Amino acid sequence: MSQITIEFPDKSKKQFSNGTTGMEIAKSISEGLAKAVVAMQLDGKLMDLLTPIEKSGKIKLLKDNDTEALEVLRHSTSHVLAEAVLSFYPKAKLAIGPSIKDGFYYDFDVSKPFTPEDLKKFEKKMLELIKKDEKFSRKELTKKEALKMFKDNKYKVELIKELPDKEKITIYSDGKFTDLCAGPHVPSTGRIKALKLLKTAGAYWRGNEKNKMLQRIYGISFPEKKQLQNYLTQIEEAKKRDHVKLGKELDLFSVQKEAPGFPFIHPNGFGLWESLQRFIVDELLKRDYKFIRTPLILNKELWVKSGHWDHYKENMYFTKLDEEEFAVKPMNCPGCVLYYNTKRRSYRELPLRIAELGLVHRHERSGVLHGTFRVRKFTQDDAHIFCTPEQIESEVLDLIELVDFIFKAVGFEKYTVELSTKPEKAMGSEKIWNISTKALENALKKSKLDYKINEGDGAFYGPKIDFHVIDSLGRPWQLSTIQVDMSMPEKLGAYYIGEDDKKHVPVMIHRAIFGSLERFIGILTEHYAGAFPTWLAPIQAIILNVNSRNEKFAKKAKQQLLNEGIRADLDLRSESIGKKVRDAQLQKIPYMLTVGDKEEKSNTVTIRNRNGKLSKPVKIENFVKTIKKEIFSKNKNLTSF
RNA sequence: GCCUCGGUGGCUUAGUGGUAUAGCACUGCAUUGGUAAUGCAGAGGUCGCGGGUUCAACUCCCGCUCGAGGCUCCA
Repeated sequence: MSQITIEFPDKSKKQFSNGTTGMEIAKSISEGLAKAVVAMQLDGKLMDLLTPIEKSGKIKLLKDNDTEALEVLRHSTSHVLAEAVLSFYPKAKLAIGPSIKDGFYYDFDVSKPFTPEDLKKFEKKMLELIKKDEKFSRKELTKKEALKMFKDNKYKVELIKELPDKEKITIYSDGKFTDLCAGPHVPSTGRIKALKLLKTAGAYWRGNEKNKMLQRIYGISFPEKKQLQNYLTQIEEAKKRDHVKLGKELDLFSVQKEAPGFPFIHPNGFGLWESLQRFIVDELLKRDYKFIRTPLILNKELWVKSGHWDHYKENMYFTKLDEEEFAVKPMNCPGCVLYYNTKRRSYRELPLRIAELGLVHRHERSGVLHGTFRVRKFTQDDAHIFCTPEQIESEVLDLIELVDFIFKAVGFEKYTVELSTKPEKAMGSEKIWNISTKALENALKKSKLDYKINEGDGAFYGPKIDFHVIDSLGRPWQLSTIQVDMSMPEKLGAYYIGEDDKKHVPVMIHRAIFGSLERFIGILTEHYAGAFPTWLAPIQAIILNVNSRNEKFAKKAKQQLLNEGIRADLDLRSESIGKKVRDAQLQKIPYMLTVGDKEEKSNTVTIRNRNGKLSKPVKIENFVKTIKKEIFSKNKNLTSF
């Protein structure tokens, strides 16, 4: 028998006979390792420990908590789920059951949807199966054999038929259950120490709405019980921060049945909105942007010329005015180009940076709406930069720095960056796409940021860079985007006169930093769990009077704060001071200023901050001075007076 | 759009084939207080909308509407 050479991560090498398995290798090192190992990587490819190794290579044995090992564990759990479901519903047809980012799922074709009671039964059964610690075994079949074996299951047959004729098809068994599967799997079901079935949902076969809808069960599993506990706690924490819930509790916004998907921003939401808006406007003006306002409704012809009619009309709202067709703008760019075209432009004006806080309307399908995250009307902090192809790189580099600055100011320290390239449904020549993609890449390299490439994920008019912030629970949110567009200016007849006294088409860079103000407010709400830093807080300070004798003084104090531009409120109710503090605390107001007889006499306030820190009486002017400094510096920590 | 689940005063919610429960919020009265809930009283609901079954529907059935989660991760 021939020999193969296996290299370990520490670079040591060892000879084994051809066809040896990962489990045998693990055992050859130690029994302890053999017990802990879940799967392995051979030259970077994930494999289980049962597959014969038929070539030399680098091996990495994966233990419980390696990310890759978790995937294997969860995929194996999906098999256990399938086995449990079949024990109650023998006629259920299995579709697919992969591991996903947070757990796993399995799709079933059953006559009736599963009930919550079903899930409980399945979970109980799964725990029994795990206790049996059944070994997973692997078998190779030819395509013909596989088709015969799964002839009663049209989903598996469809999958098998799509595989190349010569491909080795594998099946995996644990106990009496066998499934078509590429693997890999954990050595035995006992490796799954904790699991939970989370929810059921309808899901189309292969994600295509023309196909039959199957019943999907989502679940999660871990190699340790404690990890499941932590995971469930984190779900609870995320629920508490849900911006729809907090939006109601803090009275930030509402969505009403008269306007599905069109949120109302309430006074508290506006406080937050206005701070963000003022911040972004100030910063852009410093960077030589000019602001414009363009109409919401524009003639259909414009959208035909811009290409939106061809690529986007199913998401647009239309209306007829004086026998002419108009569209409500789903994007700000064509309007911005119309502004650009109002004058003859010289190369000396470029780069020309035009910003608009533009309200756009997009007809999203009813099932995808969610709070202020996914809506039908929203305000983009949009800007379009008209420049020459040579200027793209430096403009994009400036933008990358701007995005970094803004993210850190609002409290997002961590973010990821992605470059998206030409999609299938695209406009413009190959050459144009290459030039613009290259410019984005160069800027990213100069910025020294790590980035990932998403092939085919660009906009229909050009490639783009996307930024995803990571919030306080570690969840990613796509916010900023920088898109190069070498098509639309030409379509809409934009040009500038070059040094050569000839007409040239400018490049247009579309960019947004918050993306949508509505959505951004939602994300910030979840990030801060509603306890915003003072500069963003909807109400920055509330005055609480101790008794009715102090009413006049309290009103005067509130007016003093309002005069200084501080968002102040007043609670004059005939309630105890404890009650007023409690209510202000639940509203997560940064500063509570108590005024009683003592304070009135000395023209002071007693300050309690949201963290419970209580001060000695402080002159109102001193409070104003300090809080204004805190707001101006966008400090994330509250002051203890 | 499709699948599952849901809609009970402003909010959170109990409940049943015989027009409904509580807390918070609101209003009034008393209390004039010192940093996370003062007490008493009152008012407030066509039980999402429309239709059907029934002597009787908030409850059962059908349609609609609004909301939540999922429909992207590939044997």
